[in-house]
Amino acid sequence: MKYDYLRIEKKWQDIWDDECIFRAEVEPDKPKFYALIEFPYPSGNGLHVGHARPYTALDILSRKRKREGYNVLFPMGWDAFGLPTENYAIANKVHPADVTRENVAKFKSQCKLLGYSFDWDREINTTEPEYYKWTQWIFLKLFEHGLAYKAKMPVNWCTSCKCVLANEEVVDGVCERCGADVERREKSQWMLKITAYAQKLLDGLKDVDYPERVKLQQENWIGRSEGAEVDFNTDAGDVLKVFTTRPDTLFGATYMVLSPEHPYLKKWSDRLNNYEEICEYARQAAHKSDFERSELNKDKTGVRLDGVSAINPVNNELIPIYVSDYVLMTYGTGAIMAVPGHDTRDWEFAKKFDLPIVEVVAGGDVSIEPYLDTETGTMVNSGFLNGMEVPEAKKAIIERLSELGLGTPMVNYKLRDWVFSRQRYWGEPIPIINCPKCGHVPLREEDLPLVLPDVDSYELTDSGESPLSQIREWVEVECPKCGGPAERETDTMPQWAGSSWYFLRYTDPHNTEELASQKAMDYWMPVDWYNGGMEHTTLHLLYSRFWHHFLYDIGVVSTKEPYKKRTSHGMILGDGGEKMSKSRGNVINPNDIVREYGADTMRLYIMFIGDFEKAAAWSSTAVKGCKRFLDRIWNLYGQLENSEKISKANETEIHKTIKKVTGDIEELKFNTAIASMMSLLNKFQDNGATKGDYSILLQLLNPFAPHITEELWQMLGHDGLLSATPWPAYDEEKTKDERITFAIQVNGKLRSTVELDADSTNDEIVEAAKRDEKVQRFIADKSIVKTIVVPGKLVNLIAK
RNA sequence: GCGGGUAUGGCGGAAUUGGCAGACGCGCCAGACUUAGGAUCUGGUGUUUCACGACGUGCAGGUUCAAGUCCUGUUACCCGCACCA
Repeated sequence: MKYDYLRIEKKWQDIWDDECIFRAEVEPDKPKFYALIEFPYPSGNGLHVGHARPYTALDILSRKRKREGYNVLFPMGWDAFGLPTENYAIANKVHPADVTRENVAKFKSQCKLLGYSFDWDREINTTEPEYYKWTQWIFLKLFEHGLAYKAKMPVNWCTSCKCVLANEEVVDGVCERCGADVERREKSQWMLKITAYAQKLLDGLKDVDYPERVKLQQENWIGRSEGAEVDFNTDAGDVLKVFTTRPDTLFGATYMVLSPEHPYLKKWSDRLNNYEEICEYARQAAHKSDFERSELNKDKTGVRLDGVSAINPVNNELIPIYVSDYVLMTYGTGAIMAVPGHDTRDWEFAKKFDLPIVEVVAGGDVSIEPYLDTETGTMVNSGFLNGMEVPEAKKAIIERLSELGLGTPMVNYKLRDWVFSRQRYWGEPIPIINCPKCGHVPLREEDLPLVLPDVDSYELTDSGESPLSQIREWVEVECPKCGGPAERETDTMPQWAGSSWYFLRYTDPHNTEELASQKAMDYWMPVDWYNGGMEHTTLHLLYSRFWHHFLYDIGVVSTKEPYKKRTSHGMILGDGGEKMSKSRGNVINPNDIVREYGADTMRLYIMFIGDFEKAAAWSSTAVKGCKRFLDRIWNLYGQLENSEKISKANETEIHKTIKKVTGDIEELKFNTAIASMMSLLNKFQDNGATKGDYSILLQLLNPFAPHITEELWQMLGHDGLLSATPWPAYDEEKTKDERITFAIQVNGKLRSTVELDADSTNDEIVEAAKRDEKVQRFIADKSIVKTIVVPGKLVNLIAK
């Protein structure tokens, strides 16, 4: 009989569906396993092989865990709000909801084609009101707790599209879509105060099992720095605060710099003799995009404030103040004390403006270049700090500043608040009413969901407002508080919103009363294993952790961290090792592979392609190797010995393979797991195999290639589904060979091998080694001064 | 500039963490079956040498009986962040 993969795969997919074998229910006395993949954005291109890699990996893990007796939750859904759908809708004059429906259907059928064991009863979609009701509810909670606020923010403004862009949409300083210049504009935006959770998000990393590189990337993104806030009095009679990580270098602070957006510039306008010049500089700085401001950093620019100076608190020296765009308003206090002797940027600036450069940590020659190796070192030119080591000086100066009331220890973070507004249609409406009298008034909970209204045109408005602002009958409402005329917020939420809590909804997706029941969340949460792409490490992963910490703080969820373990897969590249893209024409569609080789081959190859965590290039020829493997499995069926027993000849290899596959799946080493099953098949072909031998191989291969193995399992005459049989166990004793081939080295070089009983004594091994013909040639005229025996491995004879 | 990572045959990649480098697969070579083969099966395949052997994990040193693995230095490439005080 021929291996008719298309017939077989359809047959078993229908059976799994009919028998609902992957449906998950709360079973309190069974250990649970919640496996999560990042739900996809259902784009018009359909599922591509890049999706198949992580989905197949966790499908394998889930199927295995299920057979090990775990109660497995492996759900799937759609992160369906977002720009591409909206743009497609604009271009083709269709409703984004219709586009979404079509794309979801396509994605779903593709997932089914690949035989994934998703529990489809728990399918969710972020664009459905039943779902986004709860996204809005969480927003209201954040608002209620002061973590959502509206603020004027500089935003990225595309001069051609006339709309606000997210940071991610600005690539190399230009608009990702149209290539036009992007400039900064002040705009009122909804913000989420993720900075309030900076320390918690940092601390939480200690309790989770994430790859080190993911933790490091999150730590760097949060960017905690310890230092001090120092007050500089000015001759204008007020106090200029700065943040510094190096208060010990205060004696070297020979000038100060304000960011062009610093409020003191305006405050001091009367005293500044060159206020016009300063304003002009600030205007130019504002016109520069972030990109320009950082790219064109070779040349430091700035203007001295003529009319105000600061007083260095440790030596009471009068020092000049400058404005320069190398100081950012968004970090620290927007003002710095400049220590040109020990900071590259300050040094460059001081050189250009001919400012004094003072060495305060001994070591370099600050007239030639800044001396930066100052984590340790001795203080000089620093008054009472002279002679102290750096760490000691840090303590001493903070103490002194505290006594003077001019400074306190301070921690700063690079993390900034989350810009939560989008002036777009296809997103969750923000459930706020703007009342001229009462300000921002939240919708009442019972008025949720605030349903996205239909609109005639999704085109953006000239003013950069959301298309929602065009629907006056939707916008104009009564204020829930005072009953007066008010307007709805017309901004929508970013795509990150729906994905920040979706894993909670999976635990109880049809609940109409709560985002999920306490019982369901208590049982299923936290997610045991979350796999996703490295590109989501700093945004999605951080955002969702933030929401979860918040939900924990208000008592909605019972764990601080949402994900116990996180792993990341590498990208799938095109045949030549380049990124797959339509323009290169190297995109592989999984449907084509399924049609030509079958889903089992597709699954097997995508796992065999290489190290799961690293990028891998697709190879059209290598796919065939996996098909060949399945063909050979299929063909072996006709040559089996009719015995249910495990054959003696294969027993050791079988136990070794069970051990290898069992362990490798848990470590995501799918490529070597498959290699070991290929080896076992080779063994079977050499030695012959019984039905018992063969059954074990089918059981191991089942999570990887679930369809063909079910079919062969049935052909063998077994009752019931293979997918429901227990995972095979191995006997450690039986993984050990009775005979072992020992390597024999002379002076560390391999000269021969000898096969001996595994329980041979060291003496016996050494004797056998010395007797070996080839070895004799190398030791004949020498005496052996030392022998080293590595049990079960090798002998090394040291001869002189 | 800062942070992280990678480097092994013609190719994708293995190597129980210091113990036979190149598992497994692709490709290639030879043979078998065949009217035919881009199907299948069998054998071979790191380089070099007629052979014994010698050499071989980006490069240069070192530690060790023994190094792809540990240490020091160095180069190239990839990813993330980037004037963060």
